[in-house]
Amino acid sequence: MFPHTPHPELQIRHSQNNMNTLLWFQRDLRLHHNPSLDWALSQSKPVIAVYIHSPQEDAPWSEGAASRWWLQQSLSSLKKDLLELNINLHCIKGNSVEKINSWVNKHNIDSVVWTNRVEPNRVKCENTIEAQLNKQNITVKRFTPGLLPSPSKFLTLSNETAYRVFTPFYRRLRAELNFSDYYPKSSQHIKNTISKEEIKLKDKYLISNLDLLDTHNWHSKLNKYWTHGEGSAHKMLDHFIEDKILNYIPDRDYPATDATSSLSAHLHFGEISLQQVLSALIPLIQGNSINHSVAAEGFLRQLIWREYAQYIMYHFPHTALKPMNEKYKPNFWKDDKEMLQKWQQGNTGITLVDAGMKQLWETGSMHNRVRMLVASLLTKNMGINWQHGANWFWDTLVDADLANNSMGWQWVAGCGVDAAPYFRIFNPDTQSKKFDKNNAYSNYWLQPDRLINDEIIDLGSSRKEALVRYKTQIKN
DNA sequence: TGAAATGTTGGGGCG
DNA sequence: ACGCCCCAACATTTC
Repeated sequence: MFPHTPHPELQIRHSQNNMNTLLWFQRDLRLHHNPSLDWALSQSKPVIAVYIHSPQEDAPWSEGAASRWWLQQSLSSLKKDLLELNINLHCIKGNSVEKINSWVNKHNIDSVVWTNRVEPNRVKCENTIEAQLNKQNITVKRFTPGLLPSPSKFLTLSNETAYRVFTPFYRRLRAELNFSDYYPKSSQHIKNTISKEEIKLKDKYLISNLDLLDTHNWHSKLNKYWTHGEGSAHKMLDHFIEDKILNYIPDRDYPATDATSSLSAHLHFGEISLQQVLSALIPLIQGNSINHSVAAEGFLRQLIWREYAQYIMYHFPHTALKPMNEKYKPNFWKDDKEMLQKWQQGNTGITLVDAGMKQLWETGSMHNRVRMLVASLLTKNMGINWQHGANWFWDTLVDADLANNSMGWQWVAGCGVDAAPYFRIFNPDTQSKKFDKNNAYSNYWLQPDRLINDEIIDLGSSRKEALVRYKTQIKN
């Protein structure tokens, strides 16, 4: 090296003067165990944080009404929490490809970090952004969320293709989980140094600019059912681990009980990470109580279903809009708008189905067993395209998640990965007798003076018709 | 993570 | 005592 050439590292340091790191929040709306945040703060440069709401890019899967309501609350919570670290969260509405590019150029940014998503539109945008940034010699750092190091590298051992069946996927992932990794409930952070840029930016990019809330105020009733943000997510988890998990296995199928974790929306928005939940389960799995360990394993298996849905969405992006099994063309399904509407409004006359649809409308959520049976009624008995059901759930569920939604609906409709066999058709009356014996759930969600309409569909004959339809389809 | 149809078994009533 | 029928309870098969 020539004596007067500065050491390369010094050169870099020098060029970093006045430069900032852009931290792009997506579905990781938390401070603790957030690798992107940790990385950003470790760069010894001021951090500029953004959230970008991109309904156009995400179409037709831009967030539904219930989801936007949750997002609004979750962002306020994050924004407040971030202030403790001297980080302002700037909320921007627009296409992420353009916005990242313009922010990088306007605000002296030389590195960008984010946590990946798996939705096809998002993957496309993220890859475009990365390519653009690489061209401009901007450092790009991306993290993969969840328990899998990388979905692209997790393939079947026999022929190195993506797992299409849950159980082998589950066994492998479960076996490879490293219980000595610990993901802290709370992380120690160094505080951000506020950049000169922040003065220009201050208070211009408010959450309200995102226009997340519908003007007709449907969402206001949701307030009484949910709390948001990282703190709430951990409270829910603690409550589940301490008070509920022992009843999880025996009670989780009974919709009148409060036996499930209710973490789905928190997990979807990344208010809490899957690894943090795993960390809370590990002591139970490894402890002396067989009951605790069985319960924790059972719950973990359900969490791995989430991971599997993400994995499938990554490997088979077309499943957001088309069935995994492409035999099921649009013309396989019936087009019955009237039936669809009665289903949506909970006016089928079938008690447990109507109760579920009311719970959904009222709270933005529905017990999982009831989700399965209302979906079975729509797709199998009514023969209506699963996508109509998926759209309705997408707009009304606070935990709407493209990967889980697409997989779940196709599973029930019998056209997805590892799908329920075509002949598995739920009888909502039988399900009611089994899982809501005393009608505690139905009575809770249905008005006592509700006119008991006749059931709009004959369960027996529609079942038989569905069997014929599917059987014919499989032959062809 | 289903339901219905069909098959099997065994106990009890009864001629 | 025996055979017969009925039927509940459970098991297996089928869609």
